[in-house]
Amino acid sequence: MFRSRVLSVVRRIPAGRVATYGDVAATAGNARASRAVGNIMRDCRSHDVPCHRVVAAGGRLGGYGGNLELKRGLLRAEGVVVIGNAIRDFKTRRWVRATRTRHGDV
DNA sequence: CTGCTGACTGGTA
DNA sequence: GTACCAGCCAGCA
Repeated sequence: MFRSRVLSVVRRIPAGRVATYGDVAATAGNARASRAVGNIMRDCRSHDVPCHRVVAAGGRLGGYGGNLELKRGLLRAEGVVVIGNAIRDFKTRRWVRATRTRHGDV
């Protein structure tokens, strides 16, 4: 199920790092399912999945069920510099699947 | 099966 | 920079 796969991907996002819905969708199997991913995230209230580490493209926070400030706080707490509704150095903060990166992703 | 929804994305104005 | 539009996808009624 796409949903389970998405949750797995999000779960693999290391703290202090963020991934876009598109990246998650791509890792899940469909790079175009970014929208569906967001839809799934909406239903993901489990703390097993750091949905707050999932952001929109361009480094924008995206949304968080209305508690966007909470998402911002969590990200900042993990070391992510958030400015307004965007992430500072997003390109360097962006996490991309570490399926085969046993070198340690920076 | 058809239609609607939405934490998306990229493009255009 | 912001605002609007069209495309694309999974989930649900």
